[in-house]
Amino acid sequence: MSDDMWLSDREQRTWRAFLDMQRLLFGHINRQVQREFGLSGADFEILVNLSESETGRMRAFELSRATQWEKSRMSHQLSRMAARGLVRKEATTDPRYSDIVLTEQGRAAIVAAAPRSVDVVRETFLDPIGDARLDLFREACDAVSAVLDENETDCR
Amino acid sequence: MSDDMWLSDREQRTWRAFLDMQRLLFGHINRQVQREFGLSGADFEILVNLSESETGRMRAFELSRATQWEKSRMSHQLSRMAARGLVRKEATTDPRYSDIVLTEQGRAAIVAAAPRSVDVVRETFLDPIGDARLDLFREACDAVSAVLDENETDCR
DNA sequence: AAAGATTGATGTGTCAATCTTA
DNA sequence: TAAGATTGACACATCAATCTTT
Repeated sequence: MSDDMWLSDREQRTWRAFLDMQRLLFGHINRQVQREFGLSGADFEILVNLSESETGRMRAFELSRATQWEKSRMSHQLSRMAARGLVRKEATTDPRYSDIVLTEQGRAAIVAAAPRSVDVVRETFLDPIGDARLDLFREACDAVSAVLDENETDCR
Repeated sequence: MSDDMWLSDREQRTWRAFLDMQRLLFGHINRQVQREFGLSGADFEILVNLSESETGRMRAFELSRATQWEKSRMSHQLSRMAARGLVRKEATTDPRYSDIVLTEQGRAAIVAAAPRSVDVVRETFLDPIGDARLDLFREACDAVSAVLDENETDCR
């Protein structure tokens, strides 16, 4: 492969730094929460959303909107979680929609796991980035997302 | 859930911005390379490493070291790629090790996909971050990785 | 036709167990 | 025992196809 097919040194270093960080960070967080609380990142995200709603009850498509997940991914995930007793599916008056209800077991799991998860995010992500870099880092992330959002809406 | 279990607004915004960026970016890149060249991100990473070696031939554990993947993940991935003709496994004089060889088809795939992939990384990641933020962004990533590296070595 | 949801197939990633050879 | 590698089981993610109701 000729060299000009690739990124410059500075570009390359930034891209690699981001990829490595990404891999280490999510590896660490997922391992931590899985080992200590038996929850995957996907479980965690669903439980957080449900626990933040007043009633502990949301429609599946509300969860899809909140998480930005595809509907099939949501369906599979909720089936697995229901099988494990973390959530319960309930029929509603409108047969098109299903209600997803946080079970006592699900609530207990998220209450147990949340404080530790917050600590991990602080210790391994927010603190290392540091106060001085925090806003600029966020702005960089937002700039990337903005380009991709534009791109997505173009495709539709 | 009481509020003090969670992050502050500023922390929360940064963490969410990072998560959203992450999801959009890899979703976009993977879709792009998959659709245009039939390669997953995992395929791509293996092919890049092999194509960068002089001989187009590496031992599996060298690939594991280069990518930082677990050996079982590497084994599964290489089996799938071998089944698709992108790489070939060859026995060596030392029966403990296996050689992974880039096939002509594998080389053709990475040569075809690389330029476009570089463009996508530039357009959707490096350019939006921008020259002024690039070094600081990289330093932030490195700072996060440093904490996690320390943490990992502590565990061993 | 469109929206909400499910399913099956396939590819991906992790863990634990196993095998072989040094 | 330890390193390199494989395997099987399971969870996760995506795509295409399907179903029901509006």
